Amino acid sequence: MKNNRATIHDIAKALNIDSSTVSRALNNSPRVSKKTKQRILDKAKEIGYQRNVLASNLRMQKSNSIGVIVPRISRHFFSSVIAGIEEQAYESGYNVIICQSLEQLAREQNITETLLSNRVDGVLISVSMETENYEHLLRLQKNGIPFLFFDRHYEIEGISSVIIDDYKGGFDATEHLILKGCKTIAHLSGPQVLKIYKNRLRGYLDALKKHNIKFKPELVIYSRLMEQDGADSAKKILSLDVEVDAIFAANDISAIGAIKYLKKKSINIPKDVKIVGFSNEPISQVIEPSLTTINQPGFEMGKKATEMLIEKTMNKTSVLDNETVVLRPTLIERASSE
Amino acid sequence: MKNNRATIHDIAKALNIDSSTVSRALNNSPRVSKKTKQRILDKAKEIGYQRNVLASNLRMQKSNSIGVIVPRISRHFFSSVIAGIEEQAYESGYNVIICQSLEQLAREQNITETLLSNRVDGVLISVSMETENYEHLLRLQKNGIPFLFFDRHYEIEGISSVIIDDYKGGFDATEHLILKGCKTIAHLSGPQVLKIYKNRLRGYLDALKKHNIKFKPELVIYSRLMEQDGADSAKKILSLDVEVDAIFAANDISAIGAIKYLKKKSINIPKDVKIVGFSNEPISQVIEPSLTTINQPGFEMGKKATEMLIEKTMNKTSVLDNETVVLRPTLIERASSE
DNA sequence: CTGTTAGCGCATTCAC
DNA sequence: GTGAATGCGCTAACAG
Repeated sequence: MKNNRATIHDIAKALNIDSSTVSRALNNSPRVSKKTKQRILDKAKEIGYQRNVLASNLRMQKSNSIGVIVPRISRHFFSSVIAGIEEQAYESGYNVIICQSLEQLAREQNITETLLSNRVDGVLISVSMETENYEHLLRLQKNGIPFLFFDRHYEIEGISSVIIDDYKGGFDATEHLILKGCKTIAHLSGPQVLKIYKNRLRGYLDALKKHNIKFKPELVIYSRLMEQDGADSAKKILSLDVEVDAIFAANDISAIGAIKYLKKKSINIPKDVKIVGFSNEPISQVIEPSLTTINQPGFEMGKKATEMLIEKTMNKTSVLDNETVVLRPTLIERASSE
Repeated sequence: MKNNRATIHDIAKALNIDSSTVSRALNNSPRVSKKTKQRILDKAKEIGYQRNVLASNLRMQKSNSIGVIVPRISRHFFSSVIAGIEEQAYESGYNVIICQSLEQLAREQNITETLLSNRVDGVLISVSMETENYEHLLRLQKNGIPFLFFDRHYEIEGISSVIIDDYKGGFDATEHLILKGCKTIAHLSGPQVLKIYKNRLRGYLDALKKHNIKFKPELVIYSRLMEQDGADSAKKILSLDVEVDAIFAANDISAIGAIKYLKKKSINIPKDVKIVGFSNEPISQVIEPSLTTINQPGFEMGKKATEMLIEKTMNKTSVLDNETVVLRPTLIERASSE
């Protein structure tokens, strides 16, 4: 099939004017008379003209799209963030290219190159659990492509982030359990290279300290927080000498794994063990009617991050800022079903 | 910041050869000697060359990307499909542009135009609930852009689809409830313009017929199947003269809405009312340990659809096929917690 | 095997 | 206000 789509030349020829005038008119330049502008617009509609964004992009040296790198799309938190990103980008006329690292550093590096080649105007990223160095991200910076972290971030000079107040979330979750009367609270934590897990752990520790509960290192179990890890951690917890009466899980997936395991062992949740997980809607709402969760505002995060990125893209002057926006998680307590 | 990225001309100049040779080498053409190819590759790496995909795209008249239109990314079913799409596209070197219709026809039309302007090589779409005509989709076809339905589809001559066997799902769900001893089974259905809801309803009806249960029209409640609709439907069900002992919900969100409402009314699930919903992991796994669900293979659907689309894009000859791939849903019964 | 030439479609500078 | 000319960076005939 031939590519016979109309170009600005076609409409110029039909009107006996130059294509440059057509181009100007289509871009609503003030330097075209109202009359010709109207003629051009009419003709364009008549012959079904459509701007060739590819050509425009080449000429403008920008793709009018932003790249998004997330560990995994099907994680509800990330898909919520993406929904927010898409919403904001759509309003500003940007396309969004979504990529998944699948928690693999190699893939993340690969994706970064692809996005570079595609001349995206900016990148939003939540790093993989494997990501321990960020040279590939600095390559973006070197090429003048602004990027922004959301959720899982590093502190890099000159790079902004939109994050959740993880410390507060960890603190609130733990204190909530303490106020419920729990004494021995285990914590499922993630790779400590990621600030989010470090901060949630800090919150946990400080809440214990505030309430004069002695910290027992064996109660903190580190893993990659996949569902199986949650189950494994629950198993490990059961094998401890001390009797654990609550768990604070640093994400929802591991909480689910733990819950399933405990249920299989006929351990009553939340009667015997209370659980709080970082999570967001709708899983957390229904997983356990009585399950308290630390809700992460994913959609808002996506919108905010995109807004900041686009502003940066437009307004290249302020590239070297270092703004960290902290969104507040909320503790959501469900009606107990006991 | 200037755009000083290296081009093929830069590396041609440095090596005193022509840029076309460089282009060929970079595309691994067999018509370049091994030696020069190596020299070029080395030089390219040395000066940090990166193909300008924008220029390449313009020249090739294709964007090397496929557009995806879904009602809403944050719905787990769709994010699973997208994960599958992304996976397959990534392997084939395609980019994926994700767009959400948010169940609005106007937005869907708008998106279609954008994708057209972006010269995507193909489109995968699951239509919105509002979509009653598909002229905008035919525009794709007219412009030689192949598209493919997944899940929510229409039957259009020459257009392929990848769908779930909804009839079977509806039948299995209903029969399952009947075999559990339920006599009065309500059904939450969606807009009948969508085949998927029609087919699920047909399955429901046929299962009733097979087991000699008289169909009561008032037991089928039509809505847009949002969470609130589920709650409203549950309320309506409770107000009926007949006593309903089971619900078959045509999607998971409405099932959740119904469950929440019933719980608030202290109605025991699944003891008093049994519920089966079309759904997929992980919500369905945990929402009610005893809840049976009709599992939809989202990831596989995404992979399959993308595979078919890409094949179509490559192999333009067979554009006018009309292949419908039907994936089988599985009924997943959880251990009862009664 | 390599060079020459000629665009892809658009936006912009410079004339007038 | 409009036209002419130029090039973004790459690829693909066509020669040799």
